[in-house]
Amino acid sequence: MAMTDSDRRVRRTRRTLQEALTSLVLEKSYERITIQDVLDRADVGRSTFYAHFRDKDALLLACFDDVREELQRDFDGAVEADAIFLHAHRHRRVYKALCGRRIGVGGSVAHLHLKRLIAESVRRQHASSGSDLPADAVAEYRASATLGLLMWWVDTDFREPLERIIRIHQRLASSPVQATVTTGPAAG
Amino acid sequence: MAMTDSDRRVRRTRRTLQEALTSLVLEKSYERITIQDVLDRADVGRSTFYAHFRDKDALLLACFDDVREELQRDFDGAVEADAIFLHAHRHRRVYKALCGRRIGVGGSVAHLHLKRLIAESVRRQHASSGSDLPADAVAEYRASATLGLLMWWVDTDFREPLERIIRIHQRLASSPVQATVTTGPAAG
DNA sequence: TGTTTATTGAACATAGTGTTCGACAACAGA
DNA sequence: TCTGTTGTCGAACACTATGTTCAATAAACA
Repeated sequence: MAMTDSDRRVRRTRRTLQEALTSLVLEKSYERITIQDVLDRADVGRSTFYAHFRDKDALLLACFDDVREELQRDFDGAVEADAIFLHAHRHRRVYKALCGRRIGVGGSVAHLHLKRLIAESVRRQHASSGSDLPADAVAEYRASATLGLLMWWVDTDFREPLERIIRIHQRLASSPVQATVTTGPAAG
Repeated sequence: MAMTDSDRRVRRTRRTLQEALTSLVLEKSYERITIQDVLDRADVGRSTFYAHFRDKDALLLACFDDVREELQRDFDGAVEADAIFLHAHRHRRVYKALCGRRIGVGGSVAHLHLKRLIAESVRRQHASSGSDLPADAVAEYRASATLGLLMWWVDTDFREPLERIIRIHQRLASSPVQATVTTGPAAG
C-alpha cells in the first residue's frame, strides 16, 4: 500500500510497465492492447500490475504524466499556444506513441488532457481581449484547431521543421488562410 | 445472407438495435456499453446481432449512416462549412447521442467521420485560394476547429440558437477574435 | 545483518465475445 | 390462403480478458 518511489523495485516496475505500453502503442492501436499484452512485454506479474494501476488508462496517464507536468509549467509561463509545438518536438517519441492516430478513433486520454491544457492557455489569452463571444466556445474552437494541427504534425512524423509548423500555426491562428490579404479594409 | 430491407423482420431488428445503442449512449459512455447491453435493451438474440453487424462499431456507424448520407449531400452542395451546424441542429438527438463527450475520451467513430467530411469541405474552399500553406495542415486545422465548436455546442445542449452559433463560427473562422479589426492593412 | 515489503505465479470467479445449429415463426409471393 | 423461404430464437460452446486472492520468494532498505 505504501509503494513509495523511494523503493527501487517500485520505480523499476512502473518504468517497465510504462515503457511496455509506450512501445506497444507504436505497434497497434491502444484499444486493442490488452493488459495481458503489457504484462507479457514487460514481463511483470499480473498482480503486480494491479498493485500500481487501476486499469489500462491509469497506466497511459502515468506514461504521460512527467511530460504533462513539464508542459503545464511551460504553459503557465508562456502566453502563446506555440509552446506546445516546442514541447511536442522535444518529446517526439512520447507524442508519437500517445497522441497519434494510432490511439483510438480520433481521440485518446492524452488527447483530452492536451486539449484541456491548450484551452486554458487560450482562455487566458482571450480574457484580455474583451470579445463578446462566449469564452468557452472560443477556447474550444482554438484549442481544437491547434490540437488538430499538432496531431497532423505528429501523424506526418514531424516532417515540417519546428520553425515552419510554428509559423504555419501563427498564420492560421491569427488570420484567414489568405493571410494578411483581406477582401476589404475592415468593412463594418 | 440476403438480408434485404424488403423483409419487415430485417428492418425491425436493425431499427431496434440502433435505437437500443442510441439510447444507451445517452446513459453511459460508448466504450462501456457491451453488445450484451444492446441485446438486453433491444431484446434481440445474440446470433441475430452478428447476422447484421460485425461488431459494436458497425452498429454505431449504421446509426449514423442515414444522417451521414444526408450531410454528405448537403456538403457537396454548399461551399460553406456552416452546413454542418444546420444539420446538427436538425438532428439534435442523434448528434447528442453519437458525437458528444459521452462517447469515448474525446473522440469517436462518428467524430472521425465528421471531421473527414468537414476537412473535405475545407479543402475545396482552400483549393481556390492559392495559399502557400500545406493544404492538409490547413484542412486539419480548420476542420478540427469547426468540429470542436460543434462538439461544444452539442455538449452544451444547443444552448446557443442556431443563428448565433453560425455567426460565432463565421467570426472565429474568418478572423482573429478581435474580429474584423486587423493590425495593419495587408503588409507585404 | 535482520526486517520489511514488493513481486511472483498460480488459481479463481466473473464477464464478454463470436460462432454454431436445430426448432420455430414471420415473411413474400403466388 | 397456401407454400417455400428465411430471419429469429435460444441455448450451448470455446475462447479471451479482467480483476482478485494468497502463500512463497526475492529484493531492497536501514
